[in-house]
Amino acid sequence: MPAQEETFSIGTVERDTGISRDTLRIWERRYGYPQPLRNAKGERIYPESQLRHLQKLRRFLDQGMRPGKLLRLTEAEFIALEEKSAGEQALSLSVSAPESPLVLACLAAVQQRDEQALLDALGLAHQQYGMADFIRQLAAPCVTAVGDAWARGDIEVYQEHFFTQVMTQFLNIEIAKMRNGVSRPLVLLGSLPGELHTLGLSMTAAMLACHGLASIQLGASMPVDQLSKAAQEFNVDIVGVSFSSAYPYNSIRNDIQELRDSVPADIEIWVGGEGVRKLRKLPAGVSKFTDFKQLPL
Amino acid sequence: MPAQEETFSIGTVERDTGISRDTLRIWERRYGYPQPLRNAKGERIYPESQLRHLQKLRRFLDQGMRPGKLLRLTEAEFIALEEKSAGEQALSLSVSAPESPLVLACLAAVQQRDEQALLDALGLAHQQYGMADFIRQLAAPCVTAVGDAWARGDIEVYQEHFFTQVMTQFLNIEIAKMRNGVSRPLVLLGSLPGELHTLGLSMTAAMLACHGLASIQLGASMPVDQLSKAAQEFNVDIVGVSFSSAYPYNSIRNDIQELRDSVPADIEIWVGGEGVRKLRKLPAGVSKFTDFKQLPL
DNA sequence: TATTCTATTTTGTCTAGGACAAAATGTGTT
DNA sequence: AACACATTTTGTCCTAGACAAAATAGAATA
Repeated sequence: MPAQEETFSIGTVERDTGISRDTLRIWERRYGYPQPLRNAKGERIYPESQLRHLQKLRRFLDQGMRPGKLLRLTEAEFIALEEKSAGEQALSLSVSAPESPLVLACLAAVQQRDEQALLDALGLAHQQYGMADFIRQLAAPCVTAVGDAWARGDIEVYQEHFFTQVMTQFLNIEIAKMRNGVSRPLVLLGSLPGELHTLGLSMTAAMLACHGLASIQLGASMPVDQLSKAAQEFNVDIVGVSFSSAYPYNSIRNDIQELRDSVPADIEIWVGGEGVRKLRKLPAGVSKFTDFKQLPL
Repeated sequence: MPAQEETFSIGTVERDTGISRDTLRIWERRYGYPQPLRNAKGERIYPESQLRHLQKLRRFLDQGMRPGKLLRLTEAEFIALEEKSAGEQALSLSVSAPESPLVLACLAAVQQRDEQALLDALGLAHQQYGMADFIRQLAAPCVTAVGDAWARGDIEVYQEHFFTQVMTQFLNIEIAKMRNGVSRPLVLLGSLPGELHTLGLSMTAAMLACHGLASIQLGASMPVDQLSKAAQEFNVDIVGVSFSSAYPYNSIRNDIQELRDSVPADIEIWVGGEGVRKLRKLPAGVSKFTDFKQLPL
């Protein structure tokens, strides 16, 4: 049989790209892209190539680039943009943090899907550096490196998940070993609805734990009102929320404001993660951390 | 100032209930519920009471009840339904599995938000039962008990997250202790996009581990194509996917079929979780497990 | 009585094209 | 360089109609 390219409904594309139906339709109207085929019923059917392209586009959009420009690029221009972006990433990496051999070892283990090698590298680095420097010098750079490798197309989504899973479990085991009695300040960690990345939260928890501070992790996708209730019921001093670069940039400001309004004023709010790096004006009573070196420990 | 009830846009309601905009609008047209207010712009604004009610409705819908009946109930009828359902749950619980003191202890720890008490109970049960029976007699019943308690309104969402987080970490630590070399069959575990619950996967992994079988956890929200690629690259024999009762029942069948079509035929597919309990006809080459006692170990 | 087949109803997802406000950007002034 | 104001861009929301897949009810059969 002929290798027929798979097609997807607008609902599936919405789910797999995180771009809403309405947005997909209006982009088509305004910019002429994406221009899906139609089935017998007149419904849009997106070929896989368009789905993949939309996923790539999203990464640029999440970085703050504007649809009006991005969607009107020719294919050649888009490829040029991709290369330019890859180049800049390589540059910023080599300038700000030359990748240590251990980071490279981890990356290689992920690429080869070798769980044991990855665990060994993590264990070694942890022993060598201690937890604080393990996070600053290995875990955080690794997260960035894996994210970049995915952006470049060097690794697949499932490999990123694999890395995240192994790293999370490693951190949680070490956190468990450090667990002690109640201490102050007490921190509650979670992410808002739609935000699935919690590795940043685990790294924060580990960082806090190695300074003797306890934290409560609630995991991903916590509605604002629940986060607020939990903060009060657990009687915490600080609520920490993380936003990955995949979080819709347009709604971050609102969501943080909503959280600040909902949580009692005497409880601090910390926000962190790639998603808030570019965010300038924060509501009063909200602090931003995009680097583990900034944490006031 | 007057205690003005908070209102929500249709987008927020979609996000917080998992019911799509289109569905909310057409329910309003067909059944006259929910009937939101309108703002100056003519947009639907849902009072909090309606949002909460929709969340309750969803639970019944997920159990297979039909909108046409459910949405036409009067308030009194709905309350009667809730009580009847609570009664049935209590009955099925007391008949099928009288809650052991340890399960009750865990539930109490969750209600009191006492991490240490919960960990102590888990550790004790694990020592006493061994891993296999720990899962069958404590972990699985606890998950059900916590879910039911949430359904009854006895505990909040954040407490359920808290329980999930603690249980997951406990299991992962024990899995790590049992980790050994490569063994066959090798199992890949994950959930499909939109499915955020992974506790079932961790319990499965633990169950496998205590029988000497290795598994690779990829975590939540893995697109079908990625799951398929991962299965081939990791060279696994079985792919295990879990569906919670929160997974949209209408799309489960399709999604499983899609997965089966995508994964090579010589790799088995296991599906599990509350979401597939009622599912009858499965595609060829797909096995269903809704009980840890069924696992062929 | 239980099972299978067929007709009907129910239900969710999709369509088009218009409207509007919040955010981002550009421009001029201090 | 910092601020205020005008313009453009952008995503979300609206109505009302269409259709197929799934679920149910009814009839016919074993």
